[in-house]
Amino acid sequence: MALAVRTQPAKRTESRAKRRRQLINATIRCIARRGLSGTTMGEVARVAGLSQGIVNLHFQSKDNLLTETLRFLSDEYKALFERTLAQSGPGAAEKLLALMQLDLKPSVCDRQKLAVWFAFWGEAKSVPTYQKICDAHDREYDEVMLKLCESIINDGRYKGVNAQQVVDALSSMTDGLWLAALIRPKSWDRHEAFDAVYSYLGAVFPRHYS
Amino acid sequence: MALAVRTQPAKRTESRAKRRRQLINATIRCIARRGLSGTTMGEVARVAGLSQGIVNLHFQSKDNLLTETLRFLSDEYKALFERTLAQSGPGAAEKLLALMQLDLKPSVCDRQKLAVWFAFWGEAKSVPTYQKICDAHDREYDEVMLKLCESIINDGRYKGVNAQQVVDALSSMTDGLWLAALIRPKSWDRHEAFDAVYSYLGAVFPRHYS
DNA sequence: ATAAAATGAATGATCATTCATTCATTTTTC
DNA sequence: GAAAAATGAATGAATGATCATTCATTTTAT
Repeated sequence: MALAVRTQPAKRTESRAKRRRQLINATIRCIARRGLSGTTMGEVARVAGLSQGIVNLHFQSKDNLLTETLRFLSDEYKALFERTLAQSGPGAAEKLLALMQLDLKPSVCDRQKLAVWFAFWGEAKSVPTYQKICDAHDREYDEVMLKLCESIINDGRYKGVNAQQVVDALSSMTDGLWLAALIRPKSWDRHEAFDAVYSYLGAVFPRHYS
Repeated sequence: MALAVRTQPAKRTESRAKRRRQLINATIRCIARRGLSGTTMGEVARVAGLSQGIVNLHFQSKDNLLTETLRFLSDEYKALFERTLAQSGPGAAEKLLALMQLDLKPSVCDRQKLAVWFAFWGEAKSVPTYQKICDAHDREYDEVMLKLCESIINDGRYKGVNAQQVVDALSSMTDGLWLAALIRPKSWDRHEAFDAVYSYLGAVFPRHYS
């Protein structure tokens, strides 16, 4: 990932939306590289190839830039999530599996992207806005997962299987696998991670996953 | 959690070890409250009820203070882990369960403490020292878990159960449950978290957990 | 008296924000 | 169509606040 590589002179002015997007992308890159502590407005500007003033022009403050960056991440994920649901097979089991696969997909479970997620989670307790955005994000995700699990339980007549528990276990597992990918990149393996998730699905819903 | 409440005048001088410990505790409190970005040497000194200079005297630099703080957390957890192993029943299944319970125990799975763990994880990619400490920590934990799982698999003659997979699933699950406790404190429930873990154990090792 | 712990102000660096100025584009006037 | 005026994007230096580190001095323990 080369920072601030510019192969040709950029247009000096650009639409507001494009500029904001450019600055958010630069922010993501800076956070991924330097963490939240090391992310400065100066560095965001440098990575974006723009001036420091324009960051403030578009986002008013550093706090707002970071908040908007987190919102962007959340919205981006949401779009992927919805597309995954729309494009997967019609059954609840297929959709659930597709969502698990989404979380471990190279473009989502990418170490740069994970570093950014964890950077915001790391500040969630001290910055209530981040916590709210993350909470809302999780909640949406979980509701869909819950419906899918309930559907599978009904379909497969699984007794003693609690849908909420399965959702808690699955979503925790993927978050934890993300952490492992971040902390232990050398020993982490995408397929093994998927196998761990799949083996859970197989254990809980043997008639749907085996 | 009252910061810097002093009910009586502290001794002006104190042993080196006690001072360092005091400063590390103050650091943990600051990180829990303000995050890593908001943790300053000035605030650590204030919370410890000491001068700014003494923080540098004992730790040389902010970076070193934070690194030592992470090491302290890791060592503290390790001591608890070993004590839990020593005090649990003799069987692998009992020990594994005890370790799962340790992770969800109020004194360990405490939102202040979690905030600090996540703060360091959030900077793991940008601060290689943090990553190394966390990686080593995880590795030790996982080795013990692996042996316990292998033992249970042998004892219960579980076919098609892969010990490494179970370890990956369990440790990810607890990390993810920690994240949920941090992001969603209002809806998070310790017993439900444990139930999710226990149901996984029951699904994978039905002859040992039910 | 000496050595070590501890203080807290000074220091220089860094940072987020501001703002005077420049630049590019659009609109208006002729 | 061309030139001038208006508008808004963009620049980057200035500014004041904040911060980590340093160090001269004070305090404490032996």
